Order: sequence, then structure tokens, then C-alpha cells
Amino acid sequence: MAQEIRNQKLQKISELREMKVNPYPYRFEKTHSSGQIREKFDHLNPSEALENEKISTAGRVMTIRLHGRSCFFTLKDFDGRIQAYIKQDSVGEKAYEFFKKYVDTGDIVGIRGFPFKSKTGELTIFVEEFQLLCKAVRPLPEKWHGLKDKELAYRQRYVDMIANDSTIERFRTRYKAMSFIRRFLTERGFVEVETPILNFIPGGGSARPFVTRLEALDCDVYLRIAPELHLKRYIVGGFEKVFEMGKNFRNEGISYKHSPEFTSIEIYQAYADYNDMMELTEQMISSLVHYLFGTYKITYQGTEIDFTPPWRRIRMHEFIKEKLGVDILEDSDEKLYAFLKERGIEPELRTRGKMIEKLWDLVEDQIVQPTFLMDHPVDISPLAKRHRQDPRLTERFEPIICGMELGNAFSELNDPQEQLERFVAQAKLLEAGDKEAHRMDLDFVRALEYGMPPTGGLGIGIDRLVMLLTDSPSIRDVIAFPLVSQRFDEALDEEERSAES
RNA sequence: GGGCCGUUAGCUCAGCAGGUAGAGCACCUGACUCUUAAUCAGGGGGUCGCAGGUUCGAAUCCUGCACGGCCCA
Repeated sequence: MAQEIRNQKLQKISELREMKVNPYPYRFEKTHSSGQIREKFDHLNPSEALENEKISTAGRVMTIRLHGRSCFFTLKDFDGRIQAYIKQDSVGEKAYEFFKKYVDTGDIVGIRGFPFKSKTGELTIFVEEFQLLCKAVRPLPEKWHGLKDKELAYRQRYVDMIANDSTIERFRTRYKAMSFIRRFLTERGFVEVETPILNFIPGGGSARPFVTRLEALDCDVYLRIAPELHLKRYIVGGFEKVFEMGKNFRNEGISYKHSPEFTSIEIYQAYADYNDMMELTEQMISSLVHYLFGTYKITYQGTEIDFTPPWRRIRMHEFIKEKLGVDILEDSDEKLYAFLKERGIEPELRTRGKMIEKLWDLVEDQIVQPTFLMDHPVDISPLAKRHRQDPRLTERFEPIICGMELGNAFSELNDPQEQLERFVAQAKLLEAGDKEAHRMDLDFVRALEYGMPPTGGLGIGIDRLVMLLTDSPSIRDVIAFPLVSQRFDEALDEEERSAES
């Protein structure tokens, strides 16, 4: 069995227990993180020491460089890495021998001592005391190359985080972005609310839902595909500025920009229209970029993206006409179909909406810099208010960056009669076999009948936004524990069985 | 769904004129009190993704399956 290293470490653990040393103690007083140490003491000159500045820190041992009676090692914590120096003279022979024998890379230790800079200028903690805080049983991945195997990184993200500093940094950026957005909205009077994830009618988007079983009521329920219709019910009820950040579920394909389980934020503002929401989007996203990077320009997969507001605005039908020469407003269904057919594209259904979506797919890639794609046709926008100047269009926009739809927004349709008609039109599509058609939701129509003020609504895909912010090529890179096919792992299974016995 | 590529030690990778496995890191033993991929000497560790087939002989060739990656729909 390829368990040699693990057995050696288990052996050390039983030796520790025999010595009455707990390999898994209860707490440690950590006064400084590695980042705080760097911030506070980075000004030291090479070889300078602050012997009276007693501090303590803790983290995972990443590397050990042993030189007989002294040793350098590196600790990693949430903030990064910090070097430590231990020698026999300072901790005594017994403690030093213990360190040499029982502390391995991968273990978690706490140290107390003072800061100094080595001859070569690296900030280091001079160890006067240390405590083993957790003995690791499994070895760390290769210290130089880290963990390269993407499958392992997805399946055992904790190892990826330990081994690859950029991974922990990426998820820190995700956290920073999410908390910035919450702060940004809260400061502007928005209220964070919650809506159900278990839905009887999955609404607010065009997508196949997940079905699950509600035993208590003996019926099927759906996981939400979007929180939209419930958030608008908040507006009907009297909330004026709300948002919700959370998971949505869509039972569809997995790709570099699609995950069945993804995070979005939806924002609704009473008495606002889609122009207001465009301004909000621009401000929120570009100030987020500036907050994170100190500039409006970032690089995504080798392309410079400039978030400086205002963003370019283009109308969907004009853009498609310019790029493809077809007019999704004027041209007949037959003409659109013929155009697609010529290019070997067959829409799942020969509805106008599906054909428009296919045409858009052909040109989506051509938008790289932050752009508002505006005024989508009514056919593909069942929840958006009709355009005030052109009834064939809606007041809708999608922010597009690097060919990715980053979100979706409209002047919300609040006319209950028209909403009902749109639902009826969608119901026909559903009947015709369009699994993504919007479901009829009569309670939502009833809510609108009580009256919803004019409202602007906006949804942003958090994962895709974080992809851009972290220069990640795949949505899986920004989801800490992405969905990966289950695999029967014989080796793991065997280990677990032997562990149980 | 289709195409291409990958799966060898805990990790990163070699090995493919078919002749029963190799390096570095990690681990163990020893030397070394300012190193940073520390260094030096020695050692242990593998059902070569799974299942078939061809062959005297398969990590290597063929087929199927699983899982993953990239590209296309």
C-alpha cells in the first residue's frame, strides 16, 4: 500500500501521545497575522532585530530549511507567508530536537518571538517558543510547482488553497468584491432581503429548473432559477430599494461560463427606470474595479479591459444589423430562418425569439469592452416594460464584457394586463416544447394588480464578474467547490474502510 | 452531443524502436547555527485510471469504459 508517509506521520502522532503531547491542542494566542507583521516591521534594515517586540503568530509550515542546530521555516496563513528562524541556543536542546523530529511541512504551528531581518533582508520571526497546533497526516503537494492537476484542485480545493497561494488570493478577491457590493448598496439605502429557494413556480428567467420533492405537502417543488418575481413582490409590498445576493440553480449545460449552481445579485429600485440602472451598474462595477486595483483598467486573458465610465451603449437590433445585415425587427421569420440555415444553424424551435437568440450568439464575441446591449425585442423579454418610443422593443439592457453577459436589467413591466398577455405568449411556447419558456405565475400578476410603482431592476452574475476580476478563464476557478462528476475512487474507499475498522 | 489531448510514487513530471518502472520535491537516517526551490551522503516508497484484446512478453500497440482538460455545437 502506498501509505508509507501517512503511516510515518501516524507513528509520530502516537509517539507524541506517549510523550503526553497533544497533537491537536485547543487554542493559541495569535497576536499578529503574517500580513500585520509585514505591515508593522517591513521597515527594518537587514540584520536589524527588535528583541523587545514580542509577538506571536501561527500558520501552516510550508517549507523547512534545516542547518544542523538552526533552521529556517516558512509559515502560511490567510494573509500570506512569513519566514521564521529557530535555533538550539534560543529554545534549548530539548525543544529544538522536538522541532526537528516532530514538525513537518504541512503541520500547523504557533510561534512566539520577535521580528528581525535576515542578512539578505527577509523579514523573519526569531522563535523563542513554539507549539505544535495540528499534526498533518497527509503530505503537502510539491512545494515548487504546487498542485497542477485541475481535477484534484476542484475535488480537493482545500489542497489547492494550501498549495497554490494564487488560489487563496482568488477567493479573497471574490469575498472582497461581494462585500464591496453589499457596502456600496447599503450606503445608498438598499436593503438586503431574502426570497425562497424552493419555488412552486420557477420564474424570473428563461431556464430549465431543478425539480425536487417536498414530502410534507406531497408535491414537487423547483429550485429557483432567479429571485426576480419575489423581489418585485417586495416592491409591491412597499420596500423601495432591495437587493438579494445568493445562489440560483439552472438545470442546463456546464461550460467555462455556465455552472448549474451560480451566484447572482438582483437589485430593485422603485421610481427608477433602466437608465438609472445603467448608471448604477456603471458606478458599482467600475468603482469596484478601482477599489480592488486602484485603476479602471485590468487585463483579462491578455486583453486590457477599460471600465472607465460611461460605457458604450448599443441597441441589439442595430448591432446585429450592422454585423450580420439582418434586421430582427423588420425581416420576416422566413428570412431570419434562411439566414441561420445558410450558416448551418438550426434553432431548437422556429420561434422568433429562439432565432433572435441564435443571431445574437453569432455576434456576442465581438463585444469586448464594457458595453450596454440595449432595447431587446419584446419576443425575448417577457418581464421587461415596452420601450417608451418603440413598442416592438423593451427597455432592457445587458452589460457585456469579453463576450460574456454579465447581467440583465430592465424598466420592470408593472402593467398587470400586459404581464398576463406576456405570460400567455410564453405558455404557448412552453406547450410547443420550449423548456426554457417562462412559466405562468398568476400570483405575480395579482401582485401587480395591487400596484407596483415604476421600478428599475438589475441582475449581475457574481461568478462571471469575479472571473473578470481574477483573470480566471473558467467559472469553476471562482467557485470554491464546483460541481464535478462523482467518481468511485477505490483507493479512497479502501482508506476509509480501514479507517473505520 | 462531436473532435483533439491527458490519466505512471503523496505532488510535479520522464519513460512508448514492445523486454516486468525512473528523477526532483515530500518522507526516513546522517552532516551542517543567516537559509529561502538551501546544500551534501545514504534509504524506503508503484495492481503505470479500469476492463478486455494482440504478443513468448504490454506503462508502451488495439478496442471499450470512467474521470478530467481544451475546442466546437
